Amino acid sequence: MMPFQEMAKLNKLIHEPARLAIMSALEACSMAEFLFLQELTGLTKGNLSSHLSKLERAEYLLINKNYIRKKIPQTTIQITHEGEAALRAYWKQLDRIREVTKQWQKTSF
Amino acid sequence: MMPFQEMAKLNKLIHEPARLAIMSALEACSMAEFLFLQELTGLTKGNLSSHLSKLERAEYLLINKNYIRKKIPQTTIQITHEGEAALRAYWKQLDRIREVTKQWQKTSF
DNA sequence: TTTTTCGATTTGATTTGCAAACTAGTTTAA
DNA sequence: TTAAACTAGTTTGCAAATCAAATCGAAAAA
Repeated sequence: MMPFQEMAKLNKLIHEPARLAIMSALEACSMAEFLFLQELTGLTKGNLSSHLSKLERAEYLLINKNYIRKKIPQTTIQITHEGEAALRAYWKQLDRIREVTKQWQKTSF
Repeated sequence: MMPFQEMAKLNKLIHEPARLAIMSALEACSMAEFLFLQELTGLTKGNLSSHLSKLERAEYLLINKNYIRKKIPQTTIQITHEGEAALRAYWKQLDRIREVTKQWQKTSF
């Protein structure tokens, strides 16, 4: 397939900037609390919450709601193996597309 | 700024997959006809048309409507210097963020 | 003449992404 | 003790974005 066609069809669940940031942060941390993740990404709580839900639905993340002294909620988030694999695959695909694009430029005219 | 915060704030005009494909194709071609660009990117005419309009509004592209024998429309599209600069800046920023993210992983825990 | 094709643009439905409003509980202050 | 303010997150409402289908104006074919 033409590299530009592949580019136009990138995995949007991961490609979206806020979610790419979340996934990258979680890959580095392997586990993080909600508020820490908010600090890392600079997202509002609302947006962080809804992006996390989407990633959870895709089984890229595992979200765990704990309560400190049974009272204060504390949510911890982990990236799953599937999530890590998807992130790696995303970068790999992007790199490959860029490489092919360069080649294409030289050989096709 | 934290790399993840930068990631969450990438230039969305260029970041969108369809437009990234268009911009990349045009950087390789420097000039292309509408239908050729459609073939390269695999987009429908409708989507190609509307994405081109957005990129034109941002002055990343120059769109020229010619008529063959005064009748058949033939639209040619060129990337502007501003567009090329924006695309280069986009990749550069993305590469930098990825690099910093790797560093961050090693040094912050 | 009508019908189909060609090169696009516009329209309309759906989906997103964001911020503001809200929830459920806790701590502080009066 | 009761109200105000804070904490940790979720839900809601809506503008903007995306995508495919419908449309457009002209030309060629039947």
